[in-house]
Amino acid sequence: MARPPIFPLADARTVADDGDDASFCSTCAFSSACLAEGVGKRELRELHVLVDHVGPIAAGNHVFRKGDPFDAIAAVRAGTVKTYVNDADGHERVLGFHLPGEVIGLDGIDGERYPCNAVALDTVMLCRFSFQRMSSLAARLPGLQRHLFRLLSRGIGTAVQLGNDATADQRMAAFLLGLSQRLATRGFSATRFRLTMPRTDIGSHLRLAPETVSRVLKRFQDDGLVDIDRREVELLDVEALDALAAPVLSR
Amino acid sequence: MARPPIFPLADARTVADDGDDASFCSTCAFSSACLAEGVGKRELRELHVLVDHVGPIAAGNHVFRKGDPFDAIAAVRAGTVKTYVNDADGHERVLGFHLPGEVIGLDGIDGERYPCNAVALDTVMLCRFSFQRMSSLAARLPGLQRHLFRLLSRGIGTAVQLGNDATADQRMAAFLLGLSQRLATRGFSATRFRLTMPRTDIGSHLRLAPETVSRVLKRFQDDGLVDIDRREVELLDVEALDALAAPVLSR
DNA sequence: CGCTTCTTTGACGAAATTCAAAGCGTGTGG
DNA sequence: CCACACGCTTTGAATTTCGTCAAAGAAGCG
Repeated sequence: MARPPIFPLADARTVADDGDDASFCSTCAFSSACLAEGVGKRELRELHVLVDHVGPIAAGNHVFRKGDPFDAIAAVRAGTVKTYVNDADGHERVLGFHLPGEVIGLDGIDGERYPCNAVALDTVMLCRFSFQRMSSLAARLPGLQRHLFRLLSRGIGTAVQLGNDATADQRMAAFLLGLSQRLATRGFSATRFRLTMPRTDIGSHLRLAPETVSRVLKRFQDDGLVDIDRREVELLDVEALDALAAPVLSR
Repeated sequence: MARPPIFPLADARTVADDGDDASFCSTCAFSSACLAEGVGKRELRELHVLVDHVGPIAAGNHVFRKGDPFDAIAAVRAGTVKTYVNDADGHERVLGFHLPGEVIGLDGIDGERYPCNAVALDTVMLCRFSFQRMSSLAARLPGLQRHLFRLLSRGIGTAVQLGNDATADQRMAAFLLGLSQRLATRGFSATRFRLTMPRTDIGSHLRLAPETVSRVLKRFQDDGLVDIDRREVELLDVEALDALAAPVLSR
């Protein structure tokens, strides 16, 4: 499990980009999002030539590790990436689960090193962007610059969300709904999905013991809010979950 | 207490910038930081002409409110700004205390509205930057763009910090040390300083009841870690505090 | 000086962690 | 194909930390 990370491409299996099919990277989230920001299709091609398509990365392999020199950000194309840190006692703290369309590595810009570890939870495909080259391009493409500012700003918002005080039930409800919504945005079912991470990771992410995760999910099940079999989830009563999660979201 | 916010300058007492003294805004954190990023002095002047010097803002007045249209970020020049949100139950949650040299408003870029409230805890002076104009400038000044990316990235990092799991003692130690370090960076004493916020706010920030804040501080005092009189703090045993705070910081 | 706001203190209670142990699935090797 | 081992999950009981409630004390302010 101490294999080297995939970044910085020293040992990566990289799929070269054809560069001539703009829709090829549509799941990168950059293409569509940048179009929405007013980046023209011609300019979009400029962005695509600086993309490395990375993967597949098997579950358990690291994309990057805390302390690695920062040189790129990446959009998840398929699979789930978990970011985490270890505190001084060695306890793992999960910062986030990153689904297709989401971007990882932004927090590494400041310190020029990645401040956390990123590991694949299942088979992962990535689009890797040299940050230096993307910055240069952003200076010429206002839409791209705007998109990057937005992504970073959003990153603050999502990080802030995690700091909330709330009961175990409320945090869990918010977690399930958050997953649901993010999956729905990417075209997956909003009500049936698979938890790609173990209970331990969910707990670490929500500041709960894994036992508590198990108990809360059981109670949700008993109360008819969800149907859970192992890692398969079906949301049965979104209304009730919403009501539970309400205090987590700011007014 | 329902007075209108200072932004967007509708009602603000704004001090016009002379524009001809680059050192005038040295405490904005932008000047020195941007110089470090390779922005030349001539270019720096371009940045200064788009600065509004705002203030003084009296304690209790809002700089902006959640939902206000986002159009500017601001660097604190003097005083302390508290950012906070109210959850669905009306409970206040303090996101941060912003000291001189620190920047507020970055989290508003994404949604085009400020996602939180910002209020002065004491007499506050600000440098206000039109974000639109700063973005345009950033396209021409790579150093400025880099600085903005860094600021945003750092914002993610500090927000992530708050999500930590830790005991009340550990969080409080980390909070005191964090304040100490940030004040020291700005030239203030690292060991003696004033808490500009009530216990309630500290608690809300650290996810603790104000009573717990009081008890923890008392214990720190009894154990000789700090000397606290009302809101005046002296750190007596930084080593011990560091040891306490260790699990909060990622390894 | 009297009000308000903030802070401290104590007693109690609740939510979640910890500890311990038993199920359950999956994959592997005999 | 089955048995076994390993990791993950569930469950129960005891413990602990912190929040809640109540009230008194202190400081600042008009």
